[in-house]
Formats: sequence, C-alpha cells, structure tokens
Amino acid sequence: MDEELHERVREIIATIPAGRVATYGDVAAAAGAPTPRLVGRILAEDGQDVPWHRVLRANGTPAPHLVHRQLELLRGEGVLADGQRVDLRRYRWQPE
DNA sequence: AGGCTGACGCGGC
DNA sequence: CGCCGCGCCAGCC
Repeated sequence: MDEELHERVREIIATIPAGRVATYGDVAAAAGAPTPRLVGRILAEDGQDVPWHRVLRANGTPAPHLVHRQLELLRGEGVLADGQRVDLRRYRWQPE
C-alpha cells in the first residue's frame, strides 16, 4: 500500500480543529487520495490516535456503525447534530 | 485472473 | 425521506 498517503491522511485529519468537521471527500482531496474510500479504510485500521470523529460523510452524517459514539464526541466539542446530521455549512472545515 | 467488500460520493427518480 | 446504479480502489479470498 502507500505509506506516504497513509501518513498524509492522518496528518490532515490531525489538522481539523476541535469544534469543526470535514468530510471524507475533503480529506481525500487534500491528501491526494484516489478515492474517499481510502480515507475510511485508513481510519478503520489506524485512526485511534487522530480526531477521527471530526470526519463525516458528504451529507453530514457519521458512518452508520459509529453514529452514537461519534455524535457524542462532537457534542462534547460544541458540534450539535440535528438527529444524526451535522450542519456542514456551519461546522465544515476546509483542510489544506 | 475474477469476485466481494467497505468509516465514500454523486446524480437520477 | 428512500432506493438504485455507477465510479472508485486496496485487500483478501
């Protein structure tokens, strides 16, 4: 696999400030990942030590299996969700 | 080689 | 809201 990309993705996610979020697509684009799926995968296997909870899907909802946990962590940073959906227009952070 | 599976995204109906 | 299909790609049979 691509260790370079792997690290870049993690670095970018580490950049997202508390109280803000980014989408898989945003991270993928900033990291030069070929597809957002890669981002999800990298997080699945190596995302424990980065603010993974600040990464949402394009519609503002978290990945299905961690909705609860994730929204809870976000709520702790002041990111409120309407049901399961976070208002991206308000909290979205553009990674560089 | 071929098929399936995802922490995805987007456009269509 | 929901469902469907298609594109994407690394890993693991």
